[in-house]
Amino acid sequence: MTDRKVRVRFAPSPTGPLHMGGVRTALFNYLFAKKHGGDFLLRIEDTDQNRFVPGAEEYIIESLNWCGLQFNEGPGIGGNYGPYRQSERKSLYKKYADQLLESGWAYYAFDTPEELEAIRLEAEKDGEVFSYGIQTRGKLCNSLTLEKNEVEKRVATGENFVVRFKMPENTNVTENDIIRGEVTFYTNALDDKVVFKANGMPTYHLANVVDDYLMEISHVIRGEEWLSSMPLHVLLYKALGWENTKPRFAHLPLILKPVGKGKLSKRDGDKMGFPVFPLKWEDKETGETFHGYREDGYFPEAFINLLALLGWNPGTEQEIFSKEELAGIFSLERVVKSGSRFDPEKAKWFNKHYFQQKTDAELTELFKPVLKEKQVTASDGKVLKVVSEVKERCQFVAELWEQGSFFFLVPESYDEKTVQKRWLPETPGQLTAICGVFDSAGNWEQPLIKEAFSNFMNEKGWNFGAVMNPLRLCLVGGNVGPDLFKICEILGKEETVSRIKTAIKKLAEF
RNA sequence: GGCCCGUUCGUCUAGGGGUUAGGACGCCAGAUUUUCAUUCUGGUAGCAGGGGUUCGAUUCCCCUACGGGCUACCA
Repeated sequence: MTDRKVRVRFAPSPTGPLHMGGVRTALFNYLFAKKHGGDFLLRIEDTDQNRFVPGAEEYIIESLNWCGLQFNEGPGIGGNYGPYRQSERKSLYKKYADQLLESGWAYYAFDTPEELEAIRLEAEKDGEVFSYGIQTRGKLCNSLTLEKNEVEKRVATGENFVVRFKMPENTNVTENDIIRGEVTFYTNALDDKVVFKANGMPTYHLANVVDDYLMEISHVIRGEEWLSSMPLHVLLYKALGWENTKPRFAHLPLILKPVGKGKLSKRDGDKMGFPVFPLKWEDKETGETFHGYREDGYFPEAFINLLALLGWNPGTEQEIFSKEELAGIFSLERVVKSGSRFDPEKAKWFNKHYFQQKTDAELTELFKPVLKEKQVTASDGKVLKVVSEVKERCQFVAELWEQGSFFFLVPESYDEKTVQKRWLPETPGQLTAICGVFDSAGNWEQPLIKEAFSNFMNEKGWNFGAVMNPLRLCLVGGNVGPDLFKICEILGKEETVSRIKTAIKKLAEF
């Protein structure tokens, strides 16, 4: 089985937007496939039409594309094992349910959902939990308890029935999970899961096993929430006679909330100010919108990098990886067993790294749309200079504006604290004198401006800090920003002098 | 409740019978920057608890606690 071609699948259900845990599952599948020269497929598990959400499948595909997790087979692109939507494979499953029925691995059950619900409620009253299985199936309405011809009659007359897997008694099911090692389940504690529903659709369990078999999946890499159904799936392979091509299983740890209890959920993001979805998502029913990494300014390479390190590590101290690098060294054996809390701060750090990695020209291109949105017009040359000056203090493209808007906009107000501290009675006079120095300056370049300024200051014997701080205030509106003379240079001589004069005028009114 | 999985700094993690328990994020401090930020340097902080096994357990075993998942004609 080890010499089988590696074929893995990401099999989401289109019940809403894919969240970052799902993206990580897709990523690990993708990396595993790439590492072993295998195939990575996308399969849409839409056996429950009640939970179908329009747009969800498109969202999943767009998310995968944004992350660069290209699949080799799947909806839209096809492949030799299609179709890749379970709803389009509906006709395939019945014969396998029948096969289970014939071989005695499954039975018909006629209990209605209402009847079962009533039994459940009754059990609950006694502080017990009802389970349709070994202990109870003999007392319920199914082909195990009914006369044979009664069963045939019910099936023939089209009475609603369901097919349940007949869990074998007193059996230990042991399976070697790649991440967790040997895991053993005792069948008496398991229930008889429905494998085929009354509406003619298989449940997840049957569809999943049948499709993995038919699509020649070699490794099932999925979230830990599926670990409990591993024995059912293992038994299904056995019952269907597919043990020889049974895939290996790997159950990934879950991603947990940054604080508090439980796994990361839809709403955690907005509460704490970070996205839990790759892309922005609008819930058509409630009108709620959820943030996406893409729209929040994260680079896909950063997103992939942070996801990869959440629950996996290379065993070295390296933390920055490209997708290609990851594909070269990824291994399921190095996936951790415990759930990981997601840390939004570290996510920002990753983005900062990739942000700093970009060239000034690249960032300029990314910044231009922001400028346009702010209705600012400026030459590419100036934008490039601004980017070059402020990039080192940013983590996101949007921050270029926060850090550099004063290059394009005259300050509307002046930071009060700085005014109080730095705007002294002699300040206007000194700054007026500096304007004179600037006016007569020759080449308007940072070193020369600084030189002219310094010479004048020394001549006058003025304190540098006492003049530079108010000067910065005039140009920026506060006490932040890059090198003061670089700001002067980028602003240009006229604009610099003009801003100083404007500030003197405005602050005199105080 | 039952079954299954897990537990190393606040967080992500390395390690694994004898280590000064390593790194990263965060935080704090110093240096540089006549501003702020960056950058650099340094620091803070951890093996859940109890029993074994052993010359020696953070590492192996058991128990407890805690955390997580599953327990639908959902996936």
